[in-house]
Amino acid sequence: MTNAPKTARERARTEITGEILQIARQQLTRVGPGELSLRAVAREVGMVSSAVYRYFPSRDDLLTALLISAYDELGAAVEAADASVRRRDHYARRWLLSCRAIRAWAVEHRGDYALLYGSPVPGYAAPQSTIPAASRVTTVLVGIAVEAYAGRIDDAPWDDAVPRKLHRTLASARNFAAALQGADTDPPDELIVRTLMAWSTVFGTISFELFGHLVGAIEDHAVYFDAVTDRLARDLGL
Amino acid sequence: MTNAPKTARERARTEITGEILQIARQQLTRVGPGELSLRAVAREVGMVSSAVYRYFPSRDDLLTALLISAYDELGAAVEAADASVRRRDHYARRWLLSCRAIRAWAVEHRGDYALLYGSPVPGYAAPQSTIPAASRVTTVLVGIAVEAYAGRIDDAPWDDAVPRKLHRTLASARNFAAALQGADTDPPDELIVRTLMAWSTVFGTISFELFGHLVGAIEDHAVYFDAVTDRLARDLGL
DNA sequence: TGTACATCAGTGAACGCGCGTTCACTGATGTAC
DNA sequence: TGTACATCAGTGAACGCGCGTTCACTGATGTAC
Repeated sequence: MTNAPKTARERARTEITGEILQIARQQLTRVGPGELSLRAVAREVGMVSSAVYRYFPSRDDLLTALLISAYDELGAAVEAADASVRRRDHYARRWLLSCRAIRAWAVEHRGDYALLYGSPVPGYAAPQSTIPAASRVTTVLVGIAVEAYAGRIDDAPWDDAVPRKLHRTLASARNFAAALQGADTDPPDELIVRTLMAWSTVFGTISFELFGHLVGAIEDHAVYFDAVTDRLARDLGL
Repeated sequence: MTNAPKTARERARTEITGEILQIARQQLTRVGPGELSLRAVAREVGMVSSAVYRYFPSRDDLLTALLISAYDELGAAVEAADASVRRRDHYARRWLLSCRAIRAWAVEHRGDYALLYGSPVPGYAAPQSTIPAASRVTTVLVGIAVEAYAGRIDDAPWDDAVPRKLHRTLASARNFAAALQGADTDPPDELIVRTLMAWSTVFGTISFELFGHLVGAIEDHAVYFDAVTDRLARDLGL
């Protein structure tokens, strides 16, 4: 949007805005988003609580900025992981590294992860402005599946006989995938369902790990997670 | 545990305990578990806030009771759905109905679902006493997969060549499944992984729906959910 | 380059609020004789 | 069946606390001439 800041004031402003966000995100490790306290953040930044209102007009705006900032960080990490694979047609490898990047970020930023993918904050509805940042991860994952399909369109394993009701309810998802593919024909419904499933499984597995539902079932979460993504890649025909 | 209450006092006690729990669970629809307020619950029950301490020694104990009560309700619903299938060898049908029961309960009890499967409450660690209630759903789902395997052990599609690391990390899960199966041989690792995955996918899908991550992607959540469980059943060899 | 004014970051006090938990109490219910 | 005492549910006041937000203010930074 705006270019590099010029005046000292502007430089200070962006710096302190970032500092507030950073400390707020630290607090989210110790406290749920619903209990996030403006006063506590201000205290830790070293300013009086009312001063925060110079940067965020309300607690909800701070929450929105936090969402965007966290989504963007996660999105960037996953994009980097995907891009790190040299040969673009190594779909399974791209999938594995991207999924690992999601989990690594989640484990490193539990508070942020809970903010993004845990229970919604009661009384707070995320505004439209969070959508672009939120879509970045999805775009990478769906992109891999769809590119792989486009690359092997001849011997794709997808039987496209899907009930009409299901076909209809997938419309938006299909459009999203088609836009990423850039081909003339829509990606098959079966691929769409399988991609949505894989996406849900990745986040379901991470949520189960971080929210404590695998305690007493799985020892080494990294090993198990790799096994999961591996099978998902196979299910997606990567 | 204890039998039917006798004295008027005892009857009143269990009744009011239930009322407190019920109203607390209602509150969880409007407010996250971290913000659950003892005083607000007391107000709605129609008693003074300190009176609640006759029933629950602290807010955390109330939370624990809520967890158990919700887990038990969900568990009972899923057990009933599974039991409603007459022919015990209709594994795919049992799976579908059980999964539907989970989703139906979750949609009907969003607050409770977020309590059980959403972000953990910061500063609160669920005690051991919640485990039996929490295990009921898992027991049903794993039970179906494992019984199906035991019934078709000859032509089971499971290739058991799994890396040693993975084999080791699945130990507890394998024991859990083996106990349900009641056979001499352990269930194969591939079945264990696939069952854990399916379990995570079911809850991942429901969480995505209820926490707003499928907005703009899926229209009819029930139709989509059925499609997911259908494919999971196939993946499990049901 | 120097001055006059405008902008804006941060202060500190104040508002009204709801929270969890404690405590001494009242009065109803239950129990032992 | 009747009485004396013990148990316990519920009251109401009080504790110390942290919260989000507002407001008039001070003093530093930026801008126009």
